[in-house]
Amino acid sequence: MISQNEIIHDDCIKVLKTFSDNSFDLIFADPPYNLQLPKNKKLIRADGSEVIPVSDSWDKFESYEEYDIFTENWIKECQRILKPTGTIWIMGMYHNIFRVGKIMQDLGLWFLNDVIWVKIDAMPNFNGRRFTNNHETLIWAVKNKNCKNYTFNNEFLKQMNNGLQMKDTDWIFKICKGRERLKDGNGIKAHPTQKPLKLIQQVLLSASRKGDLVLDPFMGSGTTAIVAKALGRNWVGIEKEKKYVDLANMRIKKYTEQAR
Amino acid sequence: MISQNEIIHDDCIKVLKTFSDNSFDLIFADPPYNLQLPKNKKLIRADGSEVIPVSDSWDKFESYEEYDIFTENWIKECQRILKPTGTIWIMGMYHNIFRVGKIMQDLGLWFLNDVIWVKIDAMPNFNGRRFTNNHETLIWAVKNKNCKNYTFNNEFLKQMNNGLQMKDTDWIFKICKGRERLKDGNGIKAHPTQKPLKLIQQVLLSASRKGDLVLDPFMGSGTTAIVAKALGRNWVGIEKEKKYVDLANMRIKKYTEQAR
DNA sequence: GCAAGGCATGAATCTACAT
DNA sequence: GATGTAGATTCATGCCTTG
Repeated sequence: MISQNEIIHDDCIKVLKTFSDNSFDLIFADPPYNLQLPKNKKLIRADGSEVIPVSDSWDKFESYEEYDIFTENWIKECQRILKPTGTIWIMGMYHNIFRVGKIMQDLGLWFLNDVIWVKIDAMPNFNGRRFTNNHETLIWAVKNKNCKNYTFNNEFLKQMNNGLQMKDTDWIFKICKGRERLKDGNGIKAHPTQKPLKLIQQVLLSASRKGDLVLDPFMGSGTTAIVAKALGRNWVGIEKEKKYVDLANMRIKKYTEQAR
Repeated sequence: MISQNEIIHDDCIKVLKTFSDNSFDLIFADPPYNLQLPKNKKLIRADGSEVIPVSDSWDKFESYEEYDIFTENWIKECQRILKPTGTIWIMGMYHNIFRVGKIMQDLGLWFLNDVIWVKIDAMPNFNGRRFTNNHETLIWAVKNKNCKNYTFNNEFLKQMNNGLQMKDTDWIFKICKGRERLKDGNGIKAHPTQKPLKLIQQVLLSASRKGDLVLDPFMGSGTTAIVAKALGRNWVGIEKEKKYVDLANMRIKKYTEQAR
């Protein structure tokens, strides 16, 4: 029996392995994506010469291979513990989402959509050498190709969208700023990638029901827990870093007191 | 010497191998998406009419592996023949773009943006079991991590965008329908996936200059050639299917006559 | 000639259930 | 699993016909 509505403070993959097959109705994951160039790949100049990295910090960076192994391991476990009627959502940006998506497909997860979170208030690109990064991608998938009767609250979504079917590009939300953004004692953001409540809310409203069990393997600041609680879903969170476990627990406690 | 402003009728990879290193200023590619349509299932509209799917043989692959091998081979050649100051654009949807993206990264191509073409007029999801597919993704990349002085017409783009820096989500264009869409003798679409002129125009205006040499390895209906010609870029197209070579040549000829 | 309304159509991994 | 069948489901646009 999985103990619900708690954050488990431990390594993600280790914890996932303890859960039974087909246990969760919805999995929402916002995995890390601190990627750099792979160590083992050579960088070749136009004239054919090899680029030798100058910095010693080179080796400190993760390689693509390491990232892929980590990614495959945690997603494989998520696939195993996802109910056939459940769905999994995985978020990312261009640094990592393509690797994540291919690994998902290779594991047999079956894509329903790739949803674009269009950000409001995103930071501009200062040096004017690229387009402003103004979105993140959410891949929405079922356990395998044959899973058909997954939860999708079409009627509800239509009502929320002036009677029209919602599109994969209709996800327009502000980034998490201002009062919603958690700060530490010095007024600095307490978590680097805190997600807006409305984004997670849209996920749970789209693809879960009251009483469903929701898993977030990378709990971070606890946004998924807050939203799940508010919407009457049960939840389980996993978080490796003690300081974020504490942060999220504080936040959940505060929310619970306010909600009384 | 590459013979310019012509379509080469042959296998893509075979032709790419004949080009010299560092030859092209911009490569735009709209490769097969490997759509996996349900077997023997028809998609019927409420009025009884049938949706004509993309069922051409060029989009059929035996497996993900086969698709990956094909993909790696043509992208590897494109990387080789791309100038260090050039950029490559590759389009796709959720069926294929994640595989394409991972393969690009593994080859050492360095991402600048993933741009979202938000479609106007896309087909709804008939069964109400998913979100409407309303976008395609364009990955924009340089030859490798060290390529810095690639062409990006930031000032021009800002002028086109009311003085604001253009975002990766500002690409909102109609799909290719109506008069722009090429038809065969029976009034049926002549190419299953003809792209809108304005989309390709945006690509060339963003990342190329007059006189640049542009390559499209999957020429199809010839949209890239038309736009390149209109904008004063030189171009090379590759197309495997004779009927599309003829279609595109007809279109280019007609355009040239009109432009006189 | 003009306005109103009908009709065609778009890269689609578009269902649920019984046998 | 694979196959067959009943049944539920969808939106904007542009072109063309009709009045």
